[in-house]
Amino acid sequence: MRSEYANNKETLFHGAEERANVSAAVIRRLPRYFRYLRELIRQGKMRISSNELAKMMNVTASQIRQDLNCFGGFGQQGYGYNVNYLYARICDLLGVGAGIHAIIIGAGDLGRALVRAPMFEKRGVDIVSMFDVDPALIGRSVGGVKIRDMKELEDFCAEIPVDMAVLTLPKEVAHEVSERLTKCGIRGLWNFTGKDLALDPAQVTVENVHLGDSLMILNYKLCQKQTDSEAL
Amino acid sequence: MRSEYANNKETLFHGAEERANVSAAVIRRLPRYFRYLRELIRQGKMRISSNELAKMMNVTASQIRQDLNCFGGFGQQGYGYNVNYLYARICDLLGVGAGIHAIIIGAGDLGRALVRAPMFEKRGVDIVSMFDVDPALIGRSVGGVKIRDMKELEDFCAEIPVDMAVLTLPKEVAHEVSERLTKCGIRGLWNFTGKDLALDPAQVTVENVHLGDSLMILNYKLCQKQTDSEAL
DNA sequence: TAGATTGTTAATCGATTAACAATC
DNA sequence: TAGATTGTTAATCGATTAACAATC
Repeated sequence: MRSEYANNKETLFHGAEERANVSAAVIRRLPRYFRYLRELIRQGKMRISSNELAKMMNVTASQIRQDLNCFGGFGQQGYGYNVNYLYARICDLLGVGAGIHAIIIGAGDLGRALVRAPMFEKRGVDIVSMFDVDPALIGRSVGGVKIRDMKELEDFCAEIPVDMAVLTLPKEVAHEVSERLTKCGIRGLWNFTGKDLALDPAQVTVENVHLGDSLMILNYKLCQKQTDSEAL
Repeated sequence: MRSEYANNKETLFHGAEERANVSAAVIRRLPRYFRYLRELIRQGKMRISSNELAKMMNVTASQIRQDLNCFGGFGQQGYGYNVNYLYARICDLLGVGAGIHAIIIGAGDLGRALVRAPMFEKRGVDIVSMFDVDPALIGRSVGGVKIRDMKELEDFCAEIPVDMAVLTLPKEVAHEVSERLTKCGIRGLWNFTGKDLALDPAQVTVENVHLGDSLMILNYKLCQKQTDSEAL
């Protein structure tokens, strides 16, 4: 019974299909594995057990083994995990080296800060252009990336395939622009506008960065602490 | 039995104590309620039921009632929730209007982008200063906030009480600086360095913003989609 | 072989949803 | 009063942890 199922899996679910129903909780943890493995490589460590990694990351060894096993057996019984191999597999999963093309919509403070950050390059994402509507910005270059007129968006995307758009524009125009981007065939939006975008998830994947929400959570905890200590 | 327990709660747990064991999942959702209620107020809506709000926010009415009830009965049976009242209570919880003082450590691209964003003001957080080590930046002002020398940090904090520090500095110095901030009595760190800080949670609350992790999650989903559609 | 450590199943824990009694 | 909708308990669901057999 079990081996039969396993065979089925072998035959029917391969490659990407294998990760069809990985929970969001697991996916959210992958980048953290990526970071810690990168650090282990920097330290020249060749091999690590789930127990050792668990201590470093402050999680349970069980969770690490469960998480990694969603994507196949990356370890070896009695030995542990080969750091380089595991890192390579996680890079594959996260699309590092997939040569993703991104554009930044909005060349304001945040857009300009992002384009100059080493974050994209470190993760194999290539910023191919920025766009804005401000004539004072159009034509300039920031961090080696040219700022183009929003009017040129459609033409640009027709020439160079763009996988992802980073939205750093006023929330008032966020929805309108994101529909335009979807029409250009862009399938991923990294949304800094603070507005929840209502788009068809089959057409486009949205990753929201709610900086304001994050700030408020810290606020909450601070106030909480304060009133707690006052009560003592 | 039940009323006895309720009475106990009335007497023993009051104010902040009442929220002692609210789960992280609930707390993370509070800022979203804040945003949607603000929007309802803007629209002039006076009253809302959990059902109506649930549809707007794309969650279950059950979850909304459970969440809000962690902090006390904000609604009225047969009526629903008074929008203004509920908004005011959530503002209280999130410390909007608590007059929190923040400083930004690092006046680089991101620090300067953040200080100019309306985000802090909208949430009642007051940026009282920025700090940097770069002589080219020290003494300048950005968004009406003065950039001071990091050497002045201790003196400054002794004069003006600072609740929160925003960390936009190189990860290499993140730990060292955060210990220095803790010694200055700062109890909240909003950490943009991408490094997990190992600090005593009893002394200081850390809210991490891992922008790189967020980018990778989007990457993952994009690659996933691509391989999925190729497989069809 | 013996020891170590994974892969995987089973048990536990917590969070979400459903149901309904309380009550406005 | 009848209708509506909360507050709250019970049921369900999913995620985490523990345990252990498989196996290197």
